[in-house]
Amino acid sequence: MADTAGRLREAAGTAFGWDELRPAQLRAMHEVMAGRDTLVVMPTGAGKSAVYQVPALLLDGPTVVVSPLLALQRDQIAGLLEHRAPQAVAVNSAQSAKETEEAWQAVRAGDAEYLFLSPEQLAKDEVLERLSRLSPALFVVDEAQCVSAWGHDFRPDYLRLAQAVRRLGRPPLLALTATAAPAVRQEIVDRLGMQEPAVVVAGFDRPNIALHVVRFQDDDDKRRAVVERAAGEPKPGIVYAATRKDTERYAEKLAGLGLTAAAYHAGLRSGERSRVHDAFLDGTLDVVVATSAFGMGIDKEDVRFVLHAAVPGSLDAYYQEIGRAGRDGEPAVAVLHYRPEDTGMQNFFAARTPGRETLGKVARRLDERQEPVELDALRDETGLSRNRLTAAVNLLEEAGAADTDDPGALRPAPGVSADEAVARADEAAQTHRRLERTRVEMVRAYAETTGCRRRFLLGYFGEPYEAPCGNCDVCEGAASDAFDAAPAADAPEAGGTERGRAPSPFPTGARVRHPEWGDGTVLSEEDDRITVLFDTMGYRTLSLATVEDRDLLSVLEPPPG
DNA sequence: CGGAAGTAGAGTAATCTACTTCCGGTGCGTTACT
Repeated sequence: MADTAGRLREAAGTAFGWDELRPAQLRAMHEVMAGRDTLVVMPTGAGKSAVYQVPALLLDGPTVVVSPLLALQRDQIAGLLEHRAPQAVAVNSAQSAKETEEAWQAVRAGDAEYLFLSPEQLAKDEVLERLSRLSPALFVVDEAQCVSAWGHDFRPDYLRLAQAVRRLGRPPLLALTATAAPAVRQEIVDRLGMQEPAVVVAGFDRPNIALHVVRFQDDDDKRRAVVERAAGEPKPGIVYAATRKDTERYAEKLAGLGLTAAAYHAGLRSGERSRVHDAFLDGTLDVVVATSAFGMGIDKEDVRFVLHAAVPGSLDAYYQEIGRAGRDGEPAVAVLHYRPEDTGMQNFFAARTPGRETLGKVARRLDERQEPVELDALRDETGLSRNRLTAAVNLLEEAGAADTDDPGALRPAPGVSADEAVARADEAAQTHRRLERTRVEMVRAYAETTGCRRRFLLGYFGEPYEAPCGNCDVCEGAASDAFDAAPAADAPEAGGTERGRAPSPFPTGARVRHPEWGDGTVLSEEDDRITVLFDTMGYRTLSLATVEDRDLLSVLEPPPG
């Protein structure tokens, strides 16, 4: 053990020039060195990448790194190049066939230690075959929240990584993410097929980010407030809007006020995107107004505000986005401009899973064929797009109506008719949609909470927090109310009731059972209610009075630790 | 689900209203064409 620590420290020093490794980094590296599957949840800037970069030097065989964006892969490779670390290469569609061959050759010869790939690459037989011959020593999934956020519809190959890993001879897995609530962590573990993983979670709280929510009835009022706020706050900052059109409208408005502002979204030409990206990083832009396309890989220290002109689709996305503020530790502010109607669009997005018709096409075709089918062939035969087909196949597999054999061909589950397969897969799709909707409801609950916002957010991420934080609009309001009311000698000080409370019968993190909704995990406790994530029903907020009256919840397990 | 844009009807002037339709976010890879 001590020997491993010594070797890790030495490798970190010689190859990267890092004199010290933080305890959480070291803990995670130990698990990786021991060959254990490991999930690391660590804020950006805490040295997450080091957790694979250093052990890779000591392990016998190349390290495969799955990364969602080609731009991120380039950044990572460039970063490694700056050190005296071994070579890093990538295989993807943005490079020439010659470059790709050279990359494979470098890994084969042992010159390159790190190989970066998108999940889509790992869906290709040829890539898997070449890779398995190289016997990778470690399989890393960077930005692992993508498994949960994108795997169900947008980039369904994320849900097929477990099969890729199996076909590579099941090297140890390491999943890295900055933001993941307990439910998302569990989903990452399940979907990647991690076995008895070690979980290393660093603290979530970012006390220097002030948390504010401003509520609006009228859309025009809200728009005006967003512009005024962006104009008034210290720069630089980011404004997140829900649509591409809105990013351009806001950017134009801000430019009209004399600010240097630019819109950023996926509809821009790539040249324009990188221009905005670079200008923001080198400080020549005051404000970027963006859709959710902006941010992954942005590591800028001095972002002073992150405003949301509309609600995001989940608190996971929200926390990730506001986490781009105040990385230097100086005061920063996150303001959610909340209109209940704005959740409509997020609910619309949440409903995008394959329907019965698509599932039926795939299930019937599968049923007609008597032998295992490759996905490529199935795509030609059903006429479905690659993504839709893959998403449908994922659902059929999840529902136990089909499975993939080791050469990578799909076959129907024995004894399951096509109709039965569709019914089961559709059920799985509905469960997923329900869960996505409850995620949107959690954003609503955050916006409407009457308690400390930080406590609510951290509770959602499974981190108990003693309110009040003193740095959110609710806590500040409570403090000024107490002041306004000219406290009498016997008045409790602000927050006094919180601290003096009796311990809840349903503490955060406890496993509970509800007669109708089944088993779940307590996510947060407020004064008079608790929020529970039920395994199949999603998030629910329950009044403590009702729960106690009707004896609705029983505790199955106390919180861990 | 909500908002924007488009259409039809009313009814006689160029607009108003009521209704319908369509759109909305994330990126990889492949391919056809300069």
